Amino acid sequence: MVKAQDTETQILDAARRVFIRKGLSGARMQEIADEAGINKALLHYYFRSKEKLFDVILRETFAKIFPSLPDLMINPQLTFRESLTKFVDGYITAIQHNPFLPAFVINEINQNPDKIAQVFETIGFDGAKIKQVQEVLPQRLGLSKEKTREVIVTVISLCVFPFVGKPVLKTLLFDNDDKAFEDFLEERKARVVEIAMSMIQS
Amino acid sequence: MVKAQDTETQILDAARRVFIRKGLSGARMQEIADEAGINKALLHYYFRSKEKLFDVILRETFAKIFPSLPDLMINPQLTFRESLTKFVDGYITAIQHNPFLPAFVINEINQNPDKIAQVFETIGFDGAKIKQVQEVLPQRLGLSKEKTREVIVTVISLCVFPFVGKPVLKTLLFDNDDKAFEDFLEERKARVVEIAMSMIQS
DNA sequence: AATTATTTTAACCATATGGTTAATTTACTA
DNA sequence: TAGTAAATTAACCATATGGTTAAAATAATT
Repeated sequence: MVKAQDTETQILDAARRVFIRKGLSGARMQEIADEAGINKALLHYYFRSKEKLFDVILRETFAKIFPSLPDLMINPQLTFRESLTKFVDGYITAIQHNPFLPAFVINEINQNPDKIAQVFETIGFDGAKIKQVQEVLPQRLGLSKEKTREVIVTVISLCVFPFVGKPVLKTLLFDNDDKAFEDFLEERKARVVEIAMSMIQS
Repeated sequence: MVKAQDTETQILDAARRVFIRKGLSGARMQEIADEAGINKALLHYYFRSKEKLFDVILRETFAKIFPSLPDLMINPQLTFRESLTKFVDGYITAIQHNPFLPAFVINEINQNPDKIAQVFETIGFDGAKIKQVQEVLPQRLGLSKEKTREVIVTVISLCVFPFVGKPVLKTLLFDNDDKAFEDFLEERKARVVEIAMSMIQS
């Protein structure tokens, strides 16, 4: 029979897929068990409850998604344009490989905003680091704190929204042509950088 | 006792609140009944099933959210800048009054993309109208079909994302200060127009 | 090999949940 | 006002669901 380590990984892989596809309330422990190829009771043996298992996935997801922003943005080795290009490119590419992540995060975080604090702390994204970014970034951009926020919100909006709005956008603007939409996302990488840079110069 | 019309309205009001707050899978018929102040069986008396009731709310929500875009954008009485200003302002204001709508729509539509077609048809948002917008708008902007799409996606992204990303943005950039975030959204209205206009000129 | 600890499962359990039904109440009508 | 139709409810029902338990299978230890 399979080793423990493998079983745990199997469970996490299955849980990740199911939770991200269906969300916390939509996911079923039985479905996770089936997809992991194990008995439902084993889920509870490894992770005490649905909530506990979900929390593991949520933290893991946050850890994958969020740290890239500050780590990149305040790297003094690069010009800001280089940082931005790298971030936008890496971010959109990452989501392309995991297109359901944004909708998942948006939904669960709006459903339970109080979880943000603990989840952020778990991934080492504490008050200190947040403050650091809030201070270093305006300096790099030569902009006020307020203007800097506008740039950040703009960049993130432009990177993330197309994915969560995909079904609607595809219908309205792309005649449901998947290929056309993928091409659009690819071109967007450069476009987003331009839009953000133009905000900085003006 | 209350009149039938009122009961139906009571149910729809409650269903709207609960579904938009919790989503389809998170909502409970009992909760809707409680919030409407009636017996659970009455829900099934008026709307045969949870899905049916949900569909009514989803269509209604789409009808409220989507038609504004084409109706405004192709109005020949206004300059494009005026159309845009009116749209962005109206849109953000509308969401401010209903801040959970975007996350709700995003989640349900990603959960069940095949519903888009029927829902769009229900609200008179058919292929013809979509085609009309796709043709008229590029002319108004003097841009290619592709560039026009970029402008539209940008505008919608910038209007909608701050609301669905609010919990995270507030934590990362606004020190969880609600007032600061509301002020930001207010200023954004003008800002979004500027960003979009600058895309058109260049 | 015998014993002990760990992993896995089958069978349950309690409760939640969407939905139904038959009876009761209210509104309408002749 | 009696009688009929519509609205409303209390009590159920079947199933889904998260979770538990005791036994079986496997692995580790002596």
